[in-house]
Amino acid sequence: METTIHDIAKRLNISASTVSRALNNNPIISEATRNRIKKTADEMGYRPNILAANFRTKRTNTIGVIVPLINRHFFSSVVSGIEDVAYKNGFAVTISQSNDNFEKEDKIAHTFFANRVDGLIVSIGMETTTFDHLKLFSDRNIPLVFFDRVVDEIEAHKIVIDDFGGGYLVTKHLIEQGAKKIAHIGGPLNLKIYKNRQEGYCKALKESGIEIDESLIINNSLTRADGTRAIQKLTKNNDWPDAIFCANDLSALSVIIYLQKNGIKVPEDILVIGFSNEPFSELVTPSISTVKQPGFSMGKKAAELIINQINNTTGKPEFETITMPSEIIERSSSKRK
Amino acid sequence: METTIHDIAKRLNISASTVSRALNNNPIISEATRNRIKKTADEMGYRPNILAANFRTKRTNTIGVIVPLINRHFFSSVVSGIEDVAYKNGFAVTISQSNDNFEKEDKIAHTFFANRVDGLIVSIGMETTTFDHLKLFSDRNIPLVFFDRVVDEIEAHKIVIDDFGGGYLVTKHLIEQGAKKIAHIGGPLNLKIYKNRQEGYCKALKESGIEIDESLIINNSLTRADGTRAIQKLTKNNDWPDAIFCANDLSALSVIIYLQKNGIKVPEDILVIGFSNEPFSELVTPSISTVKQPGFSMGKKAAELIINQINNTTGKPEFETITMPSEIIERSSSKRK
DNA sequence: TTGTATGCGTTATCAC
DNA sequence: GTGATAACGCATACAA
Repeated sequence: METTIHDIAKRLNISASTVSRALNNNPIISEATRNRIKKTADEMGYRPNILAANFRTKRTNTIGVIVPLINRHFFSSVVSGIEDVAYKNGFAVTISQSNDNFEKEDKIAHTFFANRVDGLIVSIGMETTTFDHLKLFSDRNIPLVFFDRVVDEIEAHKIVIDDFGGGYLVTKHLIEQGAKKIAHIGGPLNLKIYKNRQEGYCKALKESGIEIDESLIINNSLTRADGTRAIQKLTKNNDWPDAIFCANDLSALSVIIYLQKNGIKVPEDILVIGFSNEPFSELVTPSISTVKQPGFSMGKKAAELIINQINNTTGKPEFETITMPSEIIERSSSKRK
Repeated sequence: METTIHDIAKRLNISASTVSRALNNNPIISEATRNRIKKTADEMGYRPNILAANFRTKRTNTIGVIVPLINRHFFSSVVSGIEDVAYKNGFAVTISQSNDNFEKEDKIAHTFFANRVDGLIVSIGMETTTFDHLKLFSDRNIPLVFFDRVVDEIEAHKIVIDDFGGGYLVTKHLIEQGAKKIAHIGGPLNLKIYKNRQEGYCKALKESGIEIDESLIINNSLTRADGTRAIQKLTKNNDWPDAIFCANDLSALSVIIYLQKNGIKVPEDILVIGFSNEPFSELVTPSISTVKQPGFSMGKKAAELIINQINNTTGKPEFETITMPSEIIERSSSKRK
């Protein structure tokens, strides 16, 4: 049998409410009695029944996090940043991965909602084009923060990186290296990050007077298989591009592997650049140029925003969209020797 | 205001208990009334208050998972396996990472305990040498399943791979490739997995009549920096090993990078082999030979075991230790041409 | 500063 | 099959 505040109260001949207040450090209780109570609580091995407290207060001190893949360096960095801030502020964090699958994302969101998380931090999956499962939260003013893959249709705090700037810089860099015919393997355009990266690419081309060639742009889900299919398509008619900007590192890798297998040298024959700075991009040969995203900082910021929102229930917050700088990392795969 | 079972009851002029039973598919309720109740529950937008139900039943339908690092391919595979089975069985999964930090692990365990997870699946951190935070669970018969990094001192289901066999096979393989002076960079020996890998290494050496040279064995935390330090130490006195068995892929990688920087060729001059089959091990040059661990299956099995335990409260279960086969993957880094 | 009384929404025990 | 009632452990409005 677990000891309750009533047991402690009985032992000390005081009321349960005093015990409750003392244990919650309510300043209205005198220090003397508070200490007395805490001491006997300790002695009796008291452990608060959080389930009861949560039920009573309708709060869980829990932040839900939905990410597409826990296994991607960028996302796990964000998660670490969130955890860092959350734990310091007395919040637990519960993480689930959608696997870029809409059904799973929907299910997780409903589970989190049913379990009354105090707030939700989310980066949506590639298949996500409807948002009822997220409006569940915003409609009831449950704090909601988006990062990276955000949703325009919902008002909330949003934390993104400068994808447009990243795409622009990367393409500019390829042009500076002498590339004239630059292909782009992009992600699904329902996700704004990929749209922005692509628009940055287009802007850089236009600025340099290079016409945009739609046949050089392929949008897919950026898996390894997708990357291979894309490069096959791009090189089909022997009208080869001289550089490829891939919207993530994984497809950049698969492109490089495919090219190498077919006797084409990177970067000598074709320049390649990725996005996100996955750890492997530094390790492979050639090392892959890419764009660095400040995942850990984004996570910290996301947690700060949501905790503020949870604690300040007074009035609607002014939602802000925070854009973090992205930074190009020039490695071997994009540099003419 | 959320609608409750009482609201539904009032609307239908029946009792709340009937509503409760109907919504929980209690077979004692006639199908007619059940349907009637479910229909109006739908109409009224009823959402069960899980917090109240959890409080009442002392169950949360939640499984806690503690892993050292969410970011390691092996661990995230296990997590995916756990989620797969858990969701299918109506359990939510809440994941936290210890970062191989004891304090954090301790805190997470206490948080999970306080939040009354129905069961805990855990792989302990490198610093973990005391287990009170886990006995919290076993002492109160809260289902507990260890995987990979298990704890001998606590009786529970355990799922491991054949680390001994892996270490043995790997070393054997190096010997077959002609290695005579084989170093070992191992993990902390308080973790049985590393002890077993090391013992497999020793067994293979002995079998081949090679004497064990303590100066060729270095134990550390297997980070990238540790790997570099270890190889520096091993090559200090110009008395070089001709092969190195690293207890994980990351230290194998840092060893290879260090050697390459110093003009020593892998595998021509020194053979290197890792452990765990991290994705990058296939991608780097030379590709790293390693040992494959069936993470996803382990996760599924762990979830199955814990769910069985949660549902069968009758009597103490017979705890089993399941050993999954490990499989050597021969790539370039360990093969004499 | 402390005590009393009440209720959160559900499930479980009993009675009918 | 269904209903009345109590209880889970805590936090809080109100009274003292």
